[in-house]
Amino acid sequence: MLQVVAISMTNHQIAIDSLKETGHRLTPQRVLILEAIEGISGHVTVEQIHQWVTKQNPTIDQATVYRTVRLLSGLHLLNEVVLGGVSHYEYADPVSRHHHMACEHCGCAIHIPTHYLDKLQLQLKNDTGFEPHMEHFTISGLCPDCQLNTNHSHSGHRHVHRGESRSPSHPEVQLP
Amino acid sequence: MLQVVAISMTNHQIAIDSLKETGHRLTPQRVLILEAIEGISGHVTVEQIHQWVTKQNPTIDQATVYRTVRLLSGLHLLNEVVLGGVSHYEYADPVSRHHHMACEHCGCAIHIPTHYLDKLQLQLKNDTGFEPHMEHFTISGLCPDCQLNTNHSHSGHRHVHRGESRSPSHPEVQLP
DNA sequence: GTGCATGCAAACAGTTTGCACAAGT
DNA sequence: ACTTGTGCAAACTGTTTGCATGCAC
Repeated sequence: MLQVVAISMTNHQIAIDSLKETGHRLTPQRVLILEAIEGISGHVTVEQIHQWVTKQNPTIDQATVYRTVRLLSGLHLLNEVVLGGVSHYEYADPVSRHHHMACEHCGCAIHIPTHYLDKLQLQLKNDTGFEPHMEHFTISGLCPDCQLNTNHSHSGHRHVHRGESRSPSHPEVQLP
Repeated sequence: MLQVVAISMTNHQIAIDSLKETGHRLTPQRVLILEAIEGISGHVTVEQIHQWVTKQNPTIDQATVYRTVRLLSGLHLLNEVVLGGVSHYEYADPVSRHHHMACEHCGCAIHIPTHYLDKLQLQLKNDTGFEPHMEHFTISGLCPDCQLNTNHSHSGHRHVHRGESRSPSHPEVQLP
């Protein structure tokens, strides 16, 4: 009788298998990029990935990273989350699905459990016929800290501008 | 006794008043831009606004449009809605508040009444302390038409690429 | 060996900005 | 007059692409 063993595989190992299964080539660049996305916690930008992989192999080009994350998103191995105009990527691990709420001011983001949006998703689908893709879904707002710091000087809504790319003060908080 | 008369003002008239009240100058360019945003229905891009105003005054620069929509957003006279990576603007008329759901494939967008998100907004605020800004809020997905046309060739999620800027087949549908 | 993947550089779109001049108050 | 707003052009960021070479299969 066959024994099914639950082996805990890392996300990048799963992704490597998927790549091969779908007939794509397993290059050292791709492996490094996959490891980078796992190594850096949270949702990462192409630039962050590039900096990480560059430490291992300084010749890897940013274009390769762009092409790779695009490929991986297409294979549903990564989710793309756009925060403040820049694409961020994270493993599309189905067991840890969540949504995002990002602070417009400091750029920090928290995870929101899927159940918060389940009814909404169903409602929208029923009422509109639209098929909402909640994976690519981010609510913007102000985090508690920034609410205090910006209540007065509130001149305009688009706080996270191009290139500001601020490092969040409390990057990843988990909800109950 | 004073009589309060409800005069129906157009959005751009209101905006003109707000500009003066906040000490900004009323230039012909700004007036034209305000009229354009009202003249073109739905959420409009800077390029659309520029094309419109150019017909009245061919010397108006795109930079002026950018500066103006930024100013107006800052004064909460416009809402900024980012669809497929490009900023769209619409009057922040409080009586017609709504949210958006945009099709990733064809770029069309429908309006979603605010009540769909009221409970979610409250819930999130209570549970996380985040102050969600639902005005800047768009759910992406697939419209009914594109669900039929893309069920098979579903290779990747980011369908609306830079520069594609497709014209929606059914741009603005109103929900019950 | 064949064809996909990479590195490099150049292009691209959307957006922002520095500066001299124009124009609203 | 004083200052803000404009037009123009140039810069900038994130991203895509064409092409010759390199490497996984």
